[in-house]
Amino acid sequence: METAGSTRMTYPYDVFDDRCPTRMMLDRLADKWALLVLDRLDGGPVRFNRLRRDVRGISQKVLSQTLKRLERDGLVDRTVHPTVPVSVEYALTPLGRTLTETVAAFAHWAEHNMEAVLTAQAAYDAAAAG
Amino acid sequence: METAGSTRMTYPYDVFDDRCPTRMMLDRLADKWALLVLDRLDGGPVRFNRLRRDVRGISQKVLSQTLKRLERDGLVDRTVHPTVPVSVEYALTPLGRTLTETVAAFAHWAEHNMEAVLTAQAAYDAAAAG
DNA sequence: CAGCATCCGCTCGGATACTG
DNA sequence: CAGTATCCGAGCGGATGCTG
Repeated sequence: METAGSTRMTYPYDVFDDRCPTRMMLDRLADKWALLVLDRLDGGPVRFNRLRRDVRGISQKVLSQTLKRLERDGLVDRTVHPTVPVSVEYALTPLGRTLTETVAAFAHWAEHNMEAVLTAQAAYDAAAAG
Repeated sequence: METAGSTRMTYPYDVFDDRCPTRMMLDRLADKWALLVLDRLDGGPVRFNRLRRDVRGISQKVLSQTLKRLERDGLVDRTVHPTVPVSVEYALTPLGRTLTETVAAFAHWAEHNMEAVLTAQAAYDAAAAG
């Protein structure tokens, strides 16, 4: 409970305020790749190339960037195993684990309501055309 | 019903497959502005300029685009009131309402765990610098 | 009030090549 | 295997001006 350094008092965080740090956080989480990686890590530690293969469509560069950001944010833990060749495991931190339930909820929502969305899109497009 | 790990093969849809429609859906939802708009609409119907003011930092163009996409996806309903001048209300559809709980969970997570994230970032940066 | 049209900078992200 | 480095095209999104 240090008061020195970054003195942010019991200041009410608000995502609707564009100057609030939570807005930046939302920007980070509102990322397709980050969500997929977090969701994939929910099953347990995963190695880099395995992650690359499982999250289909992600490039090596973007996966690397995404993991680095998640690690910096304290959501993901990076462990290097000194084997030959080196293997690196990525896992959720306790903090990251507090988030995956919400992330999974998103993925499940998409999977469960895809039909309804596709139907709505078709209806919208038909109305616009006719 | 596999025993090891969490399996999710109940539905044909799979967000990890880049050719699956849900991937497109995730891409839509994984948008800062869309999430904020949906969260704001959770309180009830809101007019355009009110939305523009409340979701701080959003531009008129982006708000317009976002609302149109959400409407097309069947998540938001657009109602024009023939007053002078015209007023337009945006509200969640029943489908959209099934999503807001998850969206709100995201916002709340950010607001509750911001301190931890900022601390993690500071530690990461300090380690990188030293 | 609630938009659309246009210009354009800037970042995201894909492709490719190389390293420990 | 697990990355880093670089190039570069596409598009997101901000600023501005105009309309019913």
